[in-house]
This record gives sequence, C-alpha cells and structure tokens, in this order.
Amino acid sequence: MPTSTVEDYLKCIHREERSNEGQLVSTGKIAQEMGVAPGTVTAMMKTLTESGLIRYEPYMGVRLTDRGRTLAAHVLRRHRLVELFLVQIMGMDWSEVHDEAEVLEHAVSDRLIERMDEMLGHPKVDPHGDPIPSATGALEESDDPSLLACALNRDLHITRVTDQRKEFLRLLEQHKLMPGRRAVVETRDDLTETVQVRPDGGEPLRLGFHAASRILVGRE
Amino acid sequence: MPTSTVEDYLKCIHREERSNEGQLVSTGKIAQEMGVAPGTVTAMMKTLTESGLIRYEPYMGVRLTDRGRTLAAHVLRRHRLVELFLVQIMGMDWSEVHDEAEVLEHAVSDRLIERMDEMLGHPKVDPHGDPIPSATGALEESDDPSLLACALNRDLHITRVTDQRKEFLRLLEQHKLMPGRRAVVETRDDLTETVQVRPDGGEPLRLGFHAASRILVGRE
DNA sequence: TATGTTTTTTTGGGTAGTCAAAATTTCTAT
DNA sequence: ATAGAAATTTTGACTACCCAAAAAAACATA
Ligand SMILES: [Mn+2]
Ligand SMILES: [Mn+2]
Ligand SMILES: [Mn+2]
Ligand SMILES: [Mn+2]
Repeated sequence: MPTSTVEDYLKCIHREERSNEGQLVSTGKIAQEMGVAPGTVTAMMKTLTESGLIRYEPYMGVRLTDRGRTLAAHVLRRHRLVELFLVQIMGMDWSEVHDEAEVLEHAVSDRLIERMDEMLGHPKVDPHGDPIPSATGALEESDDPSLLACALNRDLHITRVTDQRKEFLRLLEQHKLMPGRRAVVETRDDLTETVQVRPDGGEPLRLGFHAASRILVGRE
Repeated sequence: MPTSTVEDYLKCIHREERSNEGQLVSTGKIAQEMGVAPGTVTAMMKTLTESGLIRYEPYMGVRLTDRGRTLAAHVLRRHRLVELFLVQIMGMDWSEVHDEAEVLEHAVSDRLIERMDEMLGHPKVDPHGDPIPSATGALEESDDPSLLACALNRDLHITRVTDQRKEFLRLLEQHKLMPGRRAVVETRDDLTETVQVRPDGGEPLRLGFHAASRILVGRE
C-alpha cells in the first residue's frame, strides 16, 4: 500500500498534468509544489516508476500511468468527501477543511469513506465545487470559464473556487462569492489587470486577473 | 510534535502501567504488545527518554513522566471520542471502530476533536465503556469488578468491555452483553474455570475466566 | 557555435523506525 | 556459588524520506 507521501506526490502530479493539458510534468514544478528540494523529487520519481505509478523521462518530466491516475483519483475522492463531510455534517467552515482533509485523506478507510458518501447522498462536488471522483476512480472535470473568461454583465452562478488559501476563501465568503451563489462581472480592465464583480447580495469586489481566474462560473 | 509511532508507544506504556499497579513496564512486554523486536523497543525507549516522555532504567523497565502521561491521555481522548463518533453519528458497529480509531487518533486535529466532543454532548465513556480523558488530560478509571469478581445472582449492569477483538465484541453484541445492558451471573465454576451469565433479553452464555474478567459491571 | 544560465540529476549525509543476531546482564535453580 | 536459561541491550544493516552542494545536461543568446 502506498505511503501518504506517495499519495501526495500522485495528487500533485495529477493536478499539474491537468493544468498542463497532458504535457509531461517537470520535476522542478513538483519540487516547488511539494515544498521539497529538487533532488528529493528525482529520487521519488524513481521509486514511483519502480512501483508502476508513473512514466519518467529523465530531464523531460513524468506522467501518471493508468494505475497512478486511478490511485490519485481515489485520494482525491477521499479528500473531497472528507471536506464535504466536515462542512455538511460537522458544521466546519469551508476555509478550514482543506488542511484537515490533507491529513485525513490518508487515514480514512474505504468503509468509512463510503459511509460518508452515503450520509452525504452521493454528492457530485465538494465545498469548493471540485468534482468528487466516483468509487471506481472516474473523474469528470467541467470546463467552466472563470471570471476572467466569462461574458460581462450576465447573470452567472459560481460553480467552483480553485484556490485553497484560508484567507482567500474567507474573503470570498464575506462577499458571498461561494459555489451556488450568483454574481455579475461588471468590468474587466486590461491596464490595471483587475475584474470588477458584483455578487448577489454581497459587497462588490475588485479582483486581480490571477485571483479572478480561480473563480469558475457556469452560465445560467 | 510526536510522531504517530511515539503516540502508540506512549499509549502502550500507559496501558501496561495501569494493569501493573504502577510498576515499571518491561521493554519485553512493550515489544510483545507493539509487535516489534525487543531491540527496537530499547532504541525507542532511548529516544522517548531524550524527549522527556519516560523514565528509563536499563534492564528494569520504564515509567511515564507527567508529560508522557498527559500526552498519552490526549491520544486516548482522541481515540475514544473518535470511536464514539463513529458509532453514534456515523452508525458504525462497536466491533469495527477500534481499528479505525487506531489510525484516526493520529490524524484528527484538536479543533476537530473538540467539535466531535461537542456534537456528542461531552460524553464520559466510549462505546466499550472506556472513560474518555478530559481536554486537559485528566482520566478517571472506575474500579468496577468484572464478571469474575462480582456477586452471584444479583442484577448487574454492564459498564465496560476491555477487549477490542472484533469477534469477541460481535459475540457479546449477539448476546446483548454490551455496556448499558443488564445481566446476572448465575454460576461460577472453579473446575471448568467458567462463568455462566444470563444477559437481560439475550441468550445465556458460558465464559472462560479470562474472558469473564474483561467484562466489567457496576452494582445497581 | 561557443558561453553563460537554468534545470535536473548525482553524491554524500541525516533522521525515524525497523529487524536479526551477537553480546551482555539478570534471573533461576541446583 | 555457579551453570544455564531468559531477558535485555548492542551491533550492523535495511527502507523511506529528506537536504545541501557538486556534477551534468539542456537551454538561451549573443
Ligand atoms: Mn495529504
Ligand atoms: Mn476542495
Ligand atoms: Mn494508533
Ligand atoms: Mn474503546
């Protein structure tokens, strides 16, 4: 059985592969994301290759094998179900559950996670709008546009926030910019690189392009 | 911060100290309980001594320091609250929660455990009747007699079962011999070394002395 | 195309935890 | 009192993970 370290590396590679359109993920990027030294990653890539979880081309980067991807999806499933459980059943705040889940995802048994899934009514997304992989490891990502790419002055509903920083999530909560809520993008300014967004029932907010790109919306 | 391995060693020493009336705990006993080689324990005892968690007299045994005892009590608190949460809130069986808790006790945060405590209404005992240490680490053990030491033909109520084996717990459940239920000890035979117990509403059962000693009762 | 910069890998070393087997100490029983 | 048994500690070795710094490869640019 994989260690929790291995599980975290797999999650990381999985995430980078996505944000990369299937390109190889560089060891440098992994080192940066995991907060470890570059050499540490090279060593780990060898053991992941040994275990058949990744394909590794020295100096080029790595890609998950099917087994690696399935395993990563299972960890993601545990992470996201735990997050939703903590919010929905235990009344915790969406800004604090990520860190808890980062640990618990390695500690909950299959039986326990399926019981959570049942209690939650087989949910499709977690508190941040991230899709929850199925018990078989199938994961469907939507391709919703962000506040940076969506139409102006249209009634939108927030579907997902792809930033786990506590302070950021708390700010969005204060402005009522959480998944399930509605908002309108009023202006988008290329000079200041900011987006002005008016949440339904919340204070208007000006976001930098990068921050705006982490809030995804669906047309209604 | 202690590793989960260290936490398990402390729990083990704590338990053995109790069942020992405060005598020193031998490294051999610890090795046996932890399922590791004797030399492994000797090495660990040195690092626990370094950390100020135990007093270690080579060839004699070890005893917890106050810090070690407090830490052990906190792990015990997490373990037992998690067990009760799994039974009470998540509807799991009392026979299966021990193994889950053995892992989760090292993964739940203080914030999460206090939330559980709140949801459960600040309970005093876990599903097996084991007392739950307070948030400050105070632990009060009752000195209830077991089915081996209690009076015959008296109406008793089960308070605690100090055996975590799944199969044993399932058997007791079938016979309605769980904490909170009532029972009468009808006979105690020194030749066959068995105790005949009649649970209230359950099938009568004959237990060996050792098994009987693990079921504690309070007079009513 | 040669040089300098950036990225990656290699090397040497460290901590935590483990085991098997040898050495040592303590206990037991004659 | 002493031999033998039992318990304990020591030794040498292993896996998993990590880092710093040197070496090597790849990239960029003049
Ligand atoms: Mn994690
Ligand atoms: Mn999430
Ligand atoms: Mn444990
Ligand atoms: Mn218990």
